[in-house]
Amino acid sequence: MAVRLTDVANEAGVSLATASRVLNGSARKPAVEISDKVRAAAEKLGYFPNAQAQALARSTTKLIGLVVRDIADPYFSTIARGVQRSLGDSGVQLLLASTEYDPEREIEAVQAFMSQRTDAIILSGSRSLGENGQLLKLIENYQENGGQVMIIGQPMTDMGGIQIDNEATAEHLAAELISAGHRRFVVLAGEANLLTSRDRSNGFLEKLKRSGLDAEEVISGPFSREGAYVAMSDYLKRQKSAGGVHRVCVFCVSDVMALGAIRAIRENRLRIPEDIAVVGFDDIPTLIDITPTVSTARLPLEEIGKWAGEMALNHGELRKIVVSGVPVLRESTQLADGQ
Amino acid sequence: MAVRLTDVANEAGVSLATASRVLNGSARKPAVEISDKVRAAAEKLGYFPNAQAQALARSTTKLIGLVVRDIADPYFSTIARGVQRSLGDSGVQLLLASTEYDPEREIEAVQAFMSQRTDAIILSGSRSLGENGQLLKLIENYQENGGQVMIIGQPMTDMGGIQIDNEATAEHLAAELISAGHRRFVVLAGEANLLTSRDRSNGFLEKLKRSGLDAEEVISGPFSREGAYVAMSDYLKRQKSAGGVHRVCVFCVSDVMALGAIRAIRENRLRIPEDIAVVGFDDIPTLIDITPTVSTARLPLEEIGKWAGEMALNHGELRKIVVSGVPVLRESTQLADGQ
DNA sequence: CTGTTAGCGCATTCAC
DNA sequence: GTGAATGCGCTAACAG
Repeated sequence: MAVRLTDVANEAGVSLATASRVLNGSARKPAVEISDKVRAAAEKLGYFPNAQAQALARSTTKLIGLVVRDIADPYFSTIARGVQRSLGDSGVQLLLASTEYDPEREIEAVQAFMSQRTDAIILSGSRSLGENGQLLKLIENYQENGGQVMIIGQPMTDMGGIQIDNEATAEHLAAELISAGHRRFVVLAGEANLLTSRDRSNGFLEKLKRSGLDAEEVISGPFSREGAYVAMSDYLKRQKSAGGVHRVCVFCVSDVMALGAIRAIRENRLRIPEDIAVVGFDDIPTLIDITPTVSTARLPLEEIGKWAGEMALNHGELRKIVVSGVPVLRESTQLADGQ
Repeated sequence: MAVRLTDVANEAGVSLATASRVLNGSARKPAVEISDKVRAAAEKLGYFPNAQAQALARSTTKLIGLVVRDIADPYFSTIARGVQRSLGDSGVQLLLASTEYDPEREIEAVQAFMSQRTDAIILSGSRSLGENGQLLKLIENYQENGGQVMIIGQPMTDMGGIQIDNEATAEHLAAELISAGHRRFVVLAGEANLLTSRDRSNGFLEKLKRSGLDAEEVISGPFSREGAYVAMSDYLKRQKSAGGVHRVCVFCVSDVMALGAIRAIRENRLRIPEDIAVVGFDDIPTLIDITPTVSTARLPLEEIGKWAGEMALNHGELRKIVVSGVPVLRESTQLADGQ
């Protein structure tokens, strides 16, 4: 249907091989005169190389796959932007898959990318890695066939990627809060079987313990805005019926959860930080518009995406980058008497 | 390198064709016994069909392309989520391109998708359509070769898509504000050469005029958070040096711009809505966490993405859907004396 | 129902 | 420097 290279070659009165060399680069350089003729023909006919045919012939697709949990979540969309930007004009195209928090779909996404013969797969926010042997086996298969895998967030031996030191960062965050004067903490810990979730709450709790403190409560629940909203609402209700809410600092293992918690707090007509302090984790761009400004641990999300993308491009050196977050205390954890 | 269908066929002791029929569906159904053997072989060898080879042989790629301006912008990421969801388990994969607000890159994106022989291209937030003949020519070429194009936002004859009735929606929004008691308006109009931008401000102004009102000021600038921030800051500075800020309602042609404006207002230590009222447009999900809650015109963004995706899947009937936004007045435009 | 064969569009050896 | 031929992995006629 579409214009083929053959058509261009005919139009220009040269061979297929020559046309190929002119249009799609090669070591051998055809004469300028011929090159011009070919290019003119391509232009005239409206030729666009068939990427699938090229991929088949070259056995490399210039395709990379990114799997996220939810592209509308600022955490993932910021990473996605970073990946996009890293691609620049490398000519590499990005295939996007959303798992919608479903391990099943995560596997399907990887399978689809394998079928597409993507040169690399960037896995962010994996849910099943580590628990699910199936995904791991899939990935091994992929790697054996020359595919590169970059994991964002999870520390995995044997693969490159951006490892986020959630535990140390959470500890650091706890330390800052303590030295800012906070003593009573509640932790919205997310899901215990999610590594990210677990590392963050563990790191935080660990630091508390080593400082002679103890969380008043550690509440598990879905690793989502809604989950945090429910958990927080529930917590407040319990507090109220137990005599009243006392001042605590609520650590949420993600900013998105912090937003859910904040909403619950607001609906209970409590003030932040006067009645309850809130801290998140990630520093998603969205925070910039929240009042009061929200304390968090800043992760260079866009950079992380960019690094992952660069690693995907550099078909060679698999590196492993370890990123630590930086505590950023803002209004949401400001103590009344503090400056 | 990877396992080929031939390998599977050999392993199972059947012909290539049979293996193909078993693994990748066909009208002809091989015997159950043979099917099982083939599937077992595929499983054992870790076979994944080569999508490029399939595409070449079938001359259909099961690929669709989505081009956005910035995937980290909630407007686009919400649409992207809708598109993703519409794909479900159709087996269609999504190729994503970000133009970064650059018409040049928009063209490159479409060209890349054409090379990938995507079955459809969804164009959202196009910048150059209508001004730039080059993109239009490209698209015609694509359509002639059987490609489907869905435009989101821009009203284009000859293509399917989701048309957003920006003008009527803006009029409606203005009407609501007027009947809520607002009389003095300032418009942050974005860029005059961006259709979306222009339609929204025109519709709004039109309604004011027909109500015997007139905007105090119409300020142009980049169609972005930053642009609105600068525009608003500048406006406030001028007001202050002219004797003081008087109460107005600021209409921003997008929520993202409204957020920028709000920031500028806050930095000037003015209160919303007491000193200045603010309205946006789109109802991006982000608004849910903003205080005060922000008035806007609600567009079903995720639905829009979903519809576009569905149209891309239904390789047949090109429809054109017209969507109108619904004014939603919230705290940011509440008048002191109002209820 | 199963196997053989001929392309799909292009890159790339290999001859010239 | 240029052209002819082979194969990338798979599907879809066509035979059997």
